[in-house]
Amino acid sequence: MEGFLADIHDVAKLAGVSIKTVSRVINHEQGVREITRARVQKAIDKLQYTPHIGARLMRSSKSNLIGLISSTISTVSRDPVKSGLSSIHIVSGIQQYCRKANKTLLIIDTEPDEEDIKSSIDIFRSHQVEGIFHILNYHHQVSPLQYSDTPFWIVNGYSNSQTAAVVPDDYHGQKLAVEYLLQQGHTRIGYIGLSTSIEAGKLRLKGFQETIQQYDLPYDLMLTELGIKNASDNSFSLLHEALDKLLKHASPPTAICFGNDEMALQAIPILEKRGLNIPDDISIMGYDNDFATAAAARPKLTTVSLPYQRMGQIAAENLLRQLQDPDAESKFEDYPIKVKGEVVVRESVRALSSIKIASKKII
Amino acid sequence: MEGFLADIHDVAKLAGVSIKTVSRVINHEQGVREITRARVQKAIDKLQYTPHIGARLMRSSKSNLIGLISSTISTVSRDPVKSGLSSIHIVSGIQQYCRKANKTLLIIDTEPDEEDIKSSIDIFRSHQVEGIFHILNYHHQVSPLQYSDTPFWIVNGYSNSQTAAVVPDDYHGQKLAVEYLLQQGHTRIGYIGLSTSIEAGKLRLKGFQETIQQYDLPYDLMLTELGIKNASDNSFSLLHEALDKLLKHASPPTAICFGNDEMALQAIPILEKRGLNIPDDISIMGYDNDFATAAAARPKLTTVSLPYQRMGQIAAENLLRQLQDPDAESKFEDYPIKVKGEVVVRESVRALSSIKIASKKII
DNA sequence: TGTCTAAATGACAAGGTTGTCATTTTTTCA
DNA sequence: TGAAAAAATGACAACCTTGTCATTTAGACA
Repeated sequence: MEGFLADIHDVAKLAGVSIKTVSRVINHEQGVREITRARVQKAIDKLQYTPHIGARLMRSSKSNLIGLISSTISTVSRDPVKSGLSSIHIVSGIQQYCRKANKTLLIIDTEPDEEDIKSSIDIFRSHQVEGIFHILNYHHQVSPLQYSDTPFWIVNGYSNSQTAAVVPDDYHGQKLAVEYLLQQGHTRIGYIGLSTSIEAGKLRLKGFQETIQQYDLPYDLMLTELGIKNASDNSFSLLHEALDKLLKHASPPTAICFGNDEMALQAIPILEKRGLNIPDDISIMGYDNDFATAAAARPKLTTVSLPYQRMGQIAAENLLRQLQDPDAESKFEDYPIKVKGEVVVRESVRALSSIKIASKKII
Repeated sequence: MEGFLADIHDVAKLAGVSIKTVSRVINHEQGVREITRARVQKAIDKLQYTPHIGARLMRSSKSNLIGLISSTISTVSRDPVKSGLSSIHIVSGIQQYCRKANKTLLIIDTEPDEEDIKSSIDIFRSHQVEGIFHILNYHHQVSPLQYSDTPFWIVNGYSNSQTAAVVPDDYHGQKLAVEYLLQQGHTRIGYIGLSTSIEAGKLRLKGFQETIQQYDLPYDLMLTELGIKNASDNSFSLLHEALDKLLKHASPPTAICFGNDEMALQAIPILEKRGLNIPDDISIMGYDNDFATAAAARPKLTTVSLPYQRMGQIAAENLLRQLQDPDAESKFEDYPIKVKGEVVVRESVRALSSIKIASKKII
């Protein structure tokens, strides 16, 4: 039995049926009597028979393979500290569903470069994948690629309204953050956001602004500082300046929303050096719920979650549905699908119990 | 041209050669005149021909696929905070080499359960992978699995001396940590380690003990506290107790080595609450160089790196070599291969300049 | 130029599966 | 019980490539 691989003929012989019947059994086709099926199955088990993917691929196009393009892993090695490592949660979500559906993930991790992505798609095509996920490291728009008729889903970004895509609802998340602070009694809320050149920055700012307006908070208290692109070392002084402005304001904020957890983390020592205790003197909120950062910070960060895993699940759910019945109308009129996150309460926000909450306007 | 896929016959026809010659060109076989090769290549380009993997698989078993089993992603979703997320750096290292060699990674992320792993191997077998990596979330021993003759490498763990495997050299790393502290003038060094029931705990303790001995540090100053299994919430009180014992010692340590970064991180507030400033009053070292943790801590943690990426690279390098020439003798007499990490200097260790360094014993 | 050798190219089978369609077996119902 | 219908099963081609070995072409040398 050393190195011996049984093929469908061996199974057929052992079971005393034709190869076609064996084929029917392994593909769960109907029209096989239970007694025959059992006999064949027994032979399959005995011979440890596995269908030869190559041969199968030649006849059908059922590869049971789903392609996944990401750049998480490549990025990790270049910038281990930052990087879109958390987008692995997207993969996690996809993974769960694919396993249930007995699909194997073919993962190509590549530079987030259009050429590389195209060649990845080519590789997928040659492996006859049944569907493709394209995972982005951060929420942004990409140019549409023309593919074959293979279902294609972008996760954590979008292309155009025809291209299936799932994104986080950054607008809604920032709104939730403000509403949470309101519930805790804060009415003077500062905002130090991401650059509005990226999607998340734009949407979160909008969510912040509109919520402030909606709740009739005095508009001149909206302390907004932009231009902080990312929480990398070189923008550290920008963060300094922004905090400076906010705190020197005539009536400074009792709470500040930061563009992401990383920024909030960096702000902590700056604030403390000014003698401000968090959350006693000032509350802060992050965004992303970047586990490592948010939980490692002291105090632990109250933040808004980026529903990465859920996004992955939603994309997978839909793609697998498409696979099962390709003609079904899409539920969605246009893309991207927006997925809502939620406030994750930890320690960095204090309740100002003395202050009354502004009544909510009717939208 | 809609949906039309050219096959080798189309190319041959267009180029005016036989299919075999086309086959030679796409497989870079020798024995084709340059002029012929060019003509064929032109036809290939024109028709956007891609060889059909299925058909190719049936004849040659060259799938260009490498299987990778991990449980990183699955684990992430269960325990986002801890989890072996950093083992993704192993994948990163493997990825680099595989891309260079034009191999595509087939990643199956599964529970770290023997049954699941076996079935993953079966899937890989049916896809004709050319080699398999098995990535463990933490350094430990696994029972050997009998596979086909496909090259199989375990990374971050080992099985038996015949099974190819790569592990971090925990013994050496802890030794480096102690030597670094010695260089900084510390001679009273405490140790609060991982449980010795896991490999890393065992080896690091040994590294610590033997180095202490080797440098003739008074043995009764070796303050060792064990039994801290992991830095999860429920062992928090254990960490408290351990620190208590160390600090109440007649001549307390000027530096403490912790079992990992997570533990060191948790120790910081405990130490500070006792009025000890880090590193002015006491120096601390972590282990793992868990980027998020070590860099997010304040002060940033001086630690020892777990050479995950390098381990991945080494495994990949060797597996790919095996693939290229299967008969070559292995360079290694027995496994696992040990890969050394290094001290990563950040902020949590202070130099005690006043104290002379013990002279190094000859080994 | 003709012969011999080496290099280049081609013809054809084989590989393991599924789709099509034919055949056999079982079931249904008069 | 027998004929018709339905269900189960089987025979065989086709899928696209590469390996083997045969044939043709180009090159070397007398």
